[in-house]
Amino acid sequence: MTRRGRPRARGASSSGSTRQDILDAGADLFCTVGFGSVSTYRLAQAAGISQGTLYHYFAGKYEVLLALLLETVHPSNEIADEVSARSDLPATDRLRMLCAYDAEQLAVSPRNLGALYLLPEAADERLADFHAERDRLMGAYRALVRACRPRGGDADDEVADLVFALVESVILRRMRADGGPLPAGTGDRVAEAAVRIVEG
Amino acid sequence: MTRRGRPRARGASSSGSTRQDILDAGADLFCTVGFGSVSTYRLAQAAGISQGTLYHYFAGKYEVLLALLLETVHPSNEIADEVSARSDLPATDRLRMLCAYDAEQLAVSPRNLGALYLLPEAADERLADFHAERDRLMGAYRALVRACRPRGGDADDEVADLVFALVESVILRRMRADGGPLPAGTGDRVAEAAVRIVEG
DNA sequence: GTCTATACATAGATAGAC
DNA sequence: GTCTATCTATGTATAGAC
Repeated sequence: MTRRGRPRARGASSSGSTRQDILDAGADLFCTVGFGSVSTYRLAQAAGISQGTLYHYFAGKYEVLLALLLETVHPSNEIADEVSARSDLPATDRLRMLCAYDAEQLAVSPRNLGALYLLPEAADERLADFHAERDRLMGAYRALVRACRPRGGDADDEVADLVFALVESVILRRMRADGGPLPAGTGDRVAEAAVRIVEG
Repeated sequence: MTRRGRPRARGASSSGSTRQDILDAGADLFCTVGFGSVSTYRLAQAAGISQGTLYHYFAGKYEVLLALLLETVHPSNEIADEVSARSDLPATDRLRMLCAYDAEQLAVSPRNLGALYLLPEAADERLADFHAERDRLMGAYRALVRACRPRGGDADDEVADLVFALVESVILRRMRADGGPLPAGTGDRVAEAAVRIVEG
C-alpha cells in the first residue's frame, strides 16, 4: 500500500502530469490571489514541486498564464466556427447557441478560468497569441449580431459589444459567488437575455 | 517663468495635493498593470515623489487601493439611498435610474476605476470596509428588482444578479476599449437593457 | 526529471539628514 | 514634508548534484 511515484505536496492535483499540476495551480492562484502577487515559489509549491523545477516546464510565469488563456479561448472559437457555418438556422438561433455555449462554459467549468483574462497582466504583449484568438471570437459575435439585425445600423456594433459583455459578465457573477460554479442552465438564461437585447 | 514648488516627475498630475497624486497614480497603474505587479517604487515615481515619501501618506499599497475603492462605491450608495426612497415612482423607474447612474459613471469617468474591484487582490481581508459598502449596494439592487416583480419567485435573485452583472459589464467593455471612456448615453442604454431583462 | 544551493535583482519598510 | 541611504526579506533564474 506504499505510495508510488513522486510525492505530492498540499494543493497538488492527482492528474499524473506535472505540467498539468502547474497549470492547475496557476489557474487557482492567478484567479484568486492575482498574477503579480503570486511568486514562482508559491506556484511551484501549490503544484507539488520545487521552485527550480518549474523552469523545466515553463520559461516563467507568463508562459503558464499564456497556456491557460489559450486553452480557455480555443474551444469557444471552435464552437463559433461551427455555429457560424449553420446557414440553415435563423441568425437569432445561431447567436443563441454561441452565447449559451460560452456562458455555460464560463458558468460551470471546474474553475472560474474566465477571470484570467480580466487580469491587468493579461494585456501584456507577451500574450499576443491569446489576444489574436480573442479578437477572432469577438469578430464572430459581431458578425452574428449583424446577421440578426438586417437593418444594419451604426448601433449594431454597440449591441454586439453589449451581448459579448453580457456573456462575459458570467465571470463577474461567479467571482461574487467566490468562484464556485453557477447553476446549470445559466448559459440558456443568459442566451435568452442576449436575444432580448438584440431584438429590442 | 521658473517653475515653483515641488518638482514633478513624468506621470504626476497637477492636482496640487501629493496624496491625490498618489491616488491618481494608483488608479492608473493598478488598473492597467495590476496590483501585485506594481511596486511602491513605481507607484511613487508615477506620483512624482520618492519611494520613501509614499509611507508618509499611506501605510502601504493596500491603503492606497482601499482609498480608491471606497471613493468609487460611495457615490453609488448615496444614489441608491436617494432612489430607493422615491416611493412616488414605479419600481421599474427607480431601478432604471440607479442602473443608468451607475453604468454612466462607470462608462465616462476619467479613469476605469471599476476595474479596480475586479482585481483578485481586491478580495483581500484588509479591504473589509470596502466589501461592506459593496454588499450594501448589491442589496439595494436586489430590493429594487424584487419590487419590480411582485410575483416574488425564486428567480428574482438570479435576475438581480444578472442586472447587477449587466451594469458592471460596462467595466469589461471599457477594458476592451483600452480603458477609454464609452460614449455618453451608455448608461441609459444599459438601463433600458436591464429593464427589458427584468420585465422578460 | 527533480532537488538543493546559490547568485543576482527587486521589493517593502524604516531611519535620519535637511 | 521630502529626500537619500540602508536593512531585510522576497523573488527570479540558473547551476550542478543525484
